[in-house]
Amino acid sequence: MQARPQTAAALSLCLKVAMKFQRHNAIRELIGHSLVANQDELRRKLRRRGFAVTQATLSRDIHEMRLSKGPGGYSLPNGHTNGSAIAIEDDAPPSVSEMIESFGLRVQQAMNQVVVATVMGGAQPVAASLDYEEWPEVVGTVAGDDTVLVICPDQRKAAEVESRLRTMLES
Amino acid sequence: MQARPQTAAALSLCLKVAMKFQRHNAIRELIGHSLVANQDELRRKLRRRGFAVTQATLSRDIHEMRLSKGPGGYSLPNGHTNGSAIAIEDDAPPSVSEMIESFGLRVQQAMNQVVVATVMGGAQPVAASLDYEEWPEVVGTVAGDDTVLVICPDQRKAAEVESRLRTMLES
DNA sequence: GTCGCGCTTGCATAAATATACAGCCATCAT
DNA sequence: ATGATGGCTGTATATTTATGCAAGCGCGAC
Repeated sequence: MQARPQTAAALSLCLKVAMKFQRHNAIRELIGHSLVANQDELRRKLRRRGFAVTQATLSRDIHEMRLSKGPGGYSLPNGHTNGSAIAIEDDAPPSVSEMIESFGLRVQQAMNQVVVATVMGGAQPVAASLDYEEWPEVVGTVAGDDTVLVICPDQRKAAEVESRLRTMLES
Repeated sequence: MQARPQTAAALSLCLKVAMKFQRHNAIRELIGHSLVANQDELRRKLRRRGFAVTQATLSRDIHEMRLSKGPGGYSLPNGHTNGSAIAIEDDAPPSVSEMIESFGLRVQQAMNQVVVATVMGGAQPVAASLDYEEWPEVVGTVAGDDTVLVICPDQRKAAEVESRLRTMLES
């Protein structure tokens, strides 16, 4: 018996943010593994997975995730057809380690910043996981499509973060 | 004085087929070289080139040509995106110089960072070209819609990058 | 010569998508 | 405690896109 979809209106903001993050992951999974012809179809498929939102929310998601619509339905940025479903399956916010293992390519420190190169479309999940874990050495993150900029208070802390992230890359 | 656009209704079928073929070529040209946000904008741009058709016809053209619509407007099949049509024709990835000439507006250094202001939608192609060329002075880039943040290892290298990009802007 | 078929296109409208407005909640500054 | 701010979302509607229907034309079969 499936879990009852919990509407977004019933949640606090903190849970809403987490819900949105999970929903985006579910969207990547759906779009990467099946044909999604329109927003209503996406809405129905998400509802089966426990995400009950309206077409308006999905329109905003699609815009924020920079998805495209073409002859094959919706697709990930730059035709990326294999989004990662790893975080989705855990039914929990993804850890930095998992995101780095899934999407990370290269880590490099520059002054008080750490630049994380990811696969296309992987920057957002990596940045979100860093935001979620709230490392004291991280002031904030900025994510593009395939690059995350991690801002640290000073160079020493940036070196710590770089070392930690590099260790995750190599595991 | 521009040639008066000849409506499709006034043509014989033989000419109609030829017109359609030419119009498809014009659409590829427009989509490959400029941002086309919606079908009405495409209709107006085609009209300036002598092709007077309605939105309904363009919708069919788009479907038949298997075009996609994404954050950067319409694009050609296989993720051929705006701003990179030049590279497609050259059969080579776009150079930073070409992208800066096409989309760059202003360059400014800040510590170990260089901020590049671009036209709307131009940040992604500029960032992608920088990623592709792998300048040793560039640790990474993060692109918004009209701004690219270029991260350098230190201030001296950022000054070098700023100088180089500024020279490209001025050519 | 007539008829049927296929193609292209416009008109009008259905369907799909984007967005203005407002509500709710958490956070922050005062 | 209060007000401002920001994020998320739904509702209703504006905007954009897709399509049913029909017109016009060329071509081939009869």
